[in-house]
Amino acid sequence: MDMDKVYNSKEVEKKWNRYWVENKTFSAKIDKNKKPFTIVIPPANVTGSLHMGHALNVILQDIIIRLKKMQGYNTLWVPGIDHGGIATQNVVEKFLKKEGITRHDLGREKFLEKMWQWRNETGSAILDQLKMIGCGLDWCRVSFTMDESCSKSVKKAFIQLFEKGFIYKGKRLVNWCPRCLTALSDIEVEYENEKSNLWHIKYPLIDSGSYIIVATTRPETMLGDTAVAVNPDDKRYMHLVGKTLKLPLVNREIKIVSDYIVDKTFGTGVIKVTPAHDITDNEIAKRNNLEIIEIIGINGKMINVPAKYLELSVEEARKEVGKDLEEAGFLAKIEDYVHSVGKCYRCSTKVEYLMSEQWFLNVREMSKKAIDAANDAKTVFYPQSWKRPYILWLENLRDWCISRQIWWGHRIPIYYCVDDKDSRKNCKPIASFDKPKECQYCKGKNFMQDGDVLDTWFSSALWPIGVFGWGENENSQDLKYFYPTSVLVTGHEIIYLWVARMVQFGLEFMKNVPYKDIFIHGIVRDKYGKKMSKSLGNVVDPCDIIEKYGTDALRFALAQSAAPGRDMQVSEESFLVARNFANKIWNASRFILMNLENIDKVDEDIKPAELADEWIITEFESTIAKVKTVYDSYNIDVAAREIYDFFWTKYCDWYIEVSKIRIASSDINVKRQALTILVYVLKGTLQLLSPVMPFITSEIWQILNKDEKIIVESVFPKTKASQFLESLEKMKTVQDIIVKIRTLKNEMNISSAVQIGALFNILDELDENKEKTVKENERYIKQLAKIASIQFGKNIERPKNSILVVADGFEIFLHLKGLVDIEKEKSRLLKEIVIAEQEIERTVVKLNNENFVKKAPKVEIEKIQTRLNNANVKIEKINKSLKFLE
RNA sequence: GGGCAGUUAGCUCAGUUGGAAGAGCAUUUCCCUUACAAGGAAGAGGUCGCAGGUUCAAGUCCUGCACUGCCCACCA
Repeated sequence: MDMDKVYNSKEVEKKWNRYWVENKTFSAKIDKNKKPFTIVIPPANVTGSLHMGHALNVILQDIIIRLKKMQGYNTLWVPGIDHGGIATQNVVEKFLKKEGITRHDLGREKFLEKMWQWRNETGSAILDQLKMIGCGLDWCRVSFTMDESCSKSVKKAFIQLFEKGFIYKGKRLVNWCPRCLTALSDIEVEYENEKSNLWHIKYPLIDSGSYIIVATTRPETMLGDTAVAVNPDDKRYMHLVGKTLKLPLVNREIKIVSDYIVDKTFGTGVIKVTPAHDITDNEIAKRNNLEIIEIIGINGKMINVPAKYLELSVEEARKEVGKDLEEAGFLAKIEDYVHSVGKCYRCSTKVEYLMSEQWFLNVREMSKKAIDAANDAKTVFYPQSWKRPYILWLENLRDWCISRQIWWGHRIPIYYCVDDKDSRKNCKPIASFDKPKECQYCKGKNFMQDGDVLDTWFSSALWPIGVFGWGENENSQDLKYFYPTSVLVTGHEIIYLWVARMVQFGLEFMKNVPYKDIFIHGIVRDKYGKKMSKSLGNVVDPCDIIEKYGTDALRFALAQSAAPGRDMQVSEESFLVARNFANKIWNASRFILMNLENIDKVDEDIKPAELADEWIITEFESTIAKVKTVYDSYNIDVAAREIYDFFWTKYCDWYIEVSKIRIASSDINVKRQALTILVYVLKGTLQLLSPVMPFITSEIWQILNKDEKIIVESVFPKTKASQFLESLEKMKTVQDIIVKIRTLKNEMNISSAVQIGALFNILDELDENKEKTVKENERYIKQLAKIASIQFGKNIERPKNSILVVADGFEIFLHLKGLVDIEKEKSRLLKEIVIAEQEIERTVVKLNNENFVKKAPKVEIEKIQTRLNNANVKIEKINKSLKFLE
């Protein structure tokens, strides 16, 4: 078998991607004998193409799915895409704009045709990218939030909520995007700090020469003021409550009212009340029965205002009003001021509050249940620090504005009877799957469907039940078997927008949470810690990384830094490191496979023949245990690092190196025994790593096993207690000697390849076990420290032309061919003495501390005592050597 | 204003129940040794954000503060 010297990711990835899809490796069928493990993918927006955030998100899910599959679960990972409401409509509208047409030119029907056409042409690009990453999704179950099944779920949910009285229509103050021309829910508004001004405006009192000053960031809204409010406890203004003001520029007479919401300490302690365009003001208006005058229209232009301001944009009106106030002498002063401004999360246009008739969902009861679910640990956040923000948000939730004045989306399943022309019969709107046959009030036969569509998040909230066909059959087998799902993997930016709502709907419609665990991962940032964004130009395209370093490298790099809940900084370097790791695995495997060629078969049984065998088995077992634990708690980053460390620094650096002699042995039995363990640990490591790096591990696994099962269907290594715990300590002793000799050779500029003889003087305090260990394993020392011959003895004088290494229990003299550079050796030894003296100082301080000796555990004291003794012995030996040199 | 994270080597980050500060990258020296130079061996580099406290012992536990980032809020 030929393996390239460098791992070629491209061919391997192509091969396995095709294999998994063609063989339906990840397609799941109901199997009552197996426990299900289900994940429903956060559906990517149809407009989206794969970015690093997606890559991280799906890689983590894939790792979990592959792991659980190996652990024997019947795994299902459902793929899908989201129609993406406003965002998607915006994209298509932009294309139309290039052709010089608006959606209104086309009309609803034609426009929707365009939308669907667009969706069908571009909508599955992202799914292909998921395949490229190796995602073990069940490709037979691709869902779309606007397909038949999901649409039925949406209608069903709406009707149920409507009939329960949770959904109602009303004219209320809503967030309005003047560009998208639609209402938005509270969380679809993003706040940003912006430099602005605070205008102090004089409002003159009627029948008096004096005035009252209000401070505002939005002078143009004064045109819609219907009162001025002060705090009822504010001594400065108490006496003015009830008095009348003349509103400048408009000359409307407005009252001064009092309301506890007014903060005495802010600005002048007086606020102008514009009930039609501000939440606080609206509340004040309700409490004080104030008139509501709408002055901003749906396109963000002024209405119901004096002619000179009519049809001005808000910004223009602000300028004009400011200028006019100043000219008329109503402006007291303008201060610089920073405040946060709400913007549309889809187009960043400044959002206005305005009065509008919309559909709302009363969420009080549902959010209460969602809170209980978190408190009762029916859903658990990883990391749990997100539990509190989740609960707080739900506790303070206002009714959800669910209607949108766009066309792309689920049209609200409400029908109005149009036969009751003079409204005498008082026909009420009817919620229905299809157009009703007859009006239950007037027996009319003609209906008109509500023109609005639902917030895209309404259908998203139904995703975990919609994909299993809840809308068609709420008792479907799939739903029974796969719901509730096992874990939701997502970023924290949509905890409120999506996660909390899925929990609410899951509890409402299924009487059960949609998932047990919620795994929140961080955001991928650039190497300076900045968020990746197109405008900053710091976006790293995962496809480029795959092209350059391979998918496994991309996966490992992201997994390795994906600590739950924490943002991560990635740079080229992280992918390079991961790529190098892949190459290391490739070459270690290549080495073993090369040597396997002359062997018919490795043994069935794992029989350790020497110390290193016991040691690597023990280290491997503890790695399995640790990796399993951290995988299960979603600490995938720790698992990745743990495997990396084990494989590279233990398996490759020590075990393969130490095994080379046996591998090269002419005795076929010796060779087979060593390779048996090498293969056993290699295979196990590949399994541990397989969820993270599925391509390279699959490829090597297949070459190793020929006709056995593919690695994703193999059984994840089980944890077991080690029988060779003492091998750890023994190996440490040998390693310590090897490293010390290597260091010395390096310091003395002796090429590491030069073989030299060594004389081990066994010191009196060395215990027998240790002596035995070193003697039994002198081969390791010879081999790895490049020592030609070792002699052991006691009370040996330092030979001429040698240099000294003091290890625990040994004085090691290395024979030099030439003369020892006495000065160099001396200064080296003196340095070592200084280090040993510092050690003595540290330990003596501790041992002289009465409280330490009295209170610290025995083991600890013994440890310190040993350190002290070792340092003393070391100094003694070095001093003797120094004398000898003279 | 409230809340949540974070602060450890030049950079990115680990650090278990408190018991001699760790890795990768970068850097220095040596090595193309028949798995791997995308590699190997070794070195240098740290007042663990600051100030107190608990303890025989604190990067680790407690309190306060500073800085950074994020989330929430009725910032007129």
